[in-house]
Amino acid sequence: MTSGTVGQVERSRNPRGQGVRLRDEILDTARELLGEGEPITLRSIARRAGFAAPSIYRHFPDVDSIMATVAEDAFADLAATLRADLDDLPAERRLREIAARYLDYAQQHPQHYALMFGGVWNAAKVVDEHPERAERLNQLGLNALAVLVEAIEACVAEGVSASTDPFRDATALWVALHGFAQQREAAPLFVWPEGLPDTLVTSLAHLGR
Amino acid sequence: MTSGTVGQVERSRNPRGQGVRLRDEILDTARELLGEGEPITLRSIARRAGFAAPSIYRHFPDVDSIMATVAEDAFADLAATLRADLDDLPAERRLREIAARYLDYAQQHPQHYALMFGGVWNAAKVVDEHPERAERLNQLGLNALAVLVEAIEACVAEGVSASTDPFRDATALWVALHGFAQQREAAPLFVWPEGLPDTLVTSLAHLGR
DNA sequence: TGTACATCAGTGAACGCGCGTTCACTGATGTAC
DNA sequence: TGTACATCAGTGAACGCGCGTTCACTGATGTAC
Repeated sequence: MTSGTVGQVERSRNPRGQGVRLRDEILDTARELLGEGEPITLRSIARRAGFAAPSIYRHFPDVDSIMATVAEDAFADLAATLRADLDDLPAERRLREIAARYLDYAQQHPQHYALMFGGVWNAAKVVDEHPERAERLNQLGLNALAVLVEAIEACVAEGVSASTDPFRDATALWVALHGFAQQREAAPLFVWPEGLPDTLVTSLAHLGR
Repeated sequence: MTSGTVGQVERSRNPRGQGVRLRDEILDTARELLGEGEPITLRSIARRAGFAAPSIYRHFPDVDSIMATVAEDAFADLAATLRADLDDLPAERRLREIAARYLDYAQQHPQHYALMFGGVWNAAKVVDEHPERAERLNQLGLNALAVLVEAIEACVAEGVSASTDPFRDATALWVALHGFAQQREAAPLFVWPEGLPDTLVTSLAHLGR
């Protein structure tokens, strides 16, 4: 320790050809600050990671493009979490497990969740200013939604769901789960009826009584 | 016009005893900026309304307390909109009308909607730092939710709903409507299945097929 | 093998900006005598 | 009725802060000859 500065880190320059390392460090630091609920600015990232603020420009044009990358990675994370180790379960349990994991993810990583699902940017502005970025995020969202669609299809195939339109029902279930996740965070004083998520799954995926 | 400054307004001082007028002007201006999606700061409010920034301190301790007041008024607005002129309708149509109005409100006033439903503040921080404010907002939310509860109860009374727990079902319907409203705004590229809101109402309020 | 040079990764100082906040103040208007 | 005074509503200048952004730079390391 050569200084008492808090939250600052000693670094040495990356060797030649390894300049991309700083890029990863920037992303990791952004994720870290996001997870702590700290403000994410060009300077706060540089401060936390222990390099000079202008260095960021070698790798990203602005903070939003850093956050977009973090959001894209988070979508991949979420989709992987939802898909992992489900193959052995019967369709209905699989669907309920996916819903539970979705809500868990939102609860465990509220800031990442908010970043993915619109609690951070003005979506219309992203569509205007970075259409390819907006399209990529939309695709990633669809990819996560597909997990629900497949699970409902499997329920239909196993005869436990009366769904006639799995995409529509998956969408309905998704907005409902999202609404619950978001309001559980935003309305902490509200007393939730027990088992609400299961009610949502049962009703919206048309599972038998 | 004595100056070419844009967005600035000529004012004369309020007469004695009418100091509260500035309070209303502050709130109106905050609502106006919010509706335009403009940043709301102490200075932006003062600039738009044409008075000196420090004048705000006579009426509000900080910007958050202004926004809290705006949010409380918006809740009252929303509840009134949901309740207006419903008495003649049969219960099921009334419920669907309420859902439609809720979604309309969210679409017409996205920033006000976001302010009410957690897209602006850190809720946990409000609970910590202004518990009475958090409690008031929670009550206002419950008051709006009550409209849905009553509508579902009426459906049960008229025999068109199989709900056995109107509060739980109203809550489920509310989170679903909220999720849809929020994602319609946040995911503008997503192509929504037609008639999704009606699906949500039918399934979650247990209306007959 | 030695040396000049190019490249690469990152720095440090400086800038202007809008912000919240403080302070002593101004000047119109109502009130007491 | 006239005048001194208190009060009230609001101001103007100034402050420090963190921010994004620019600029010319440094100094280690690989490469050509």
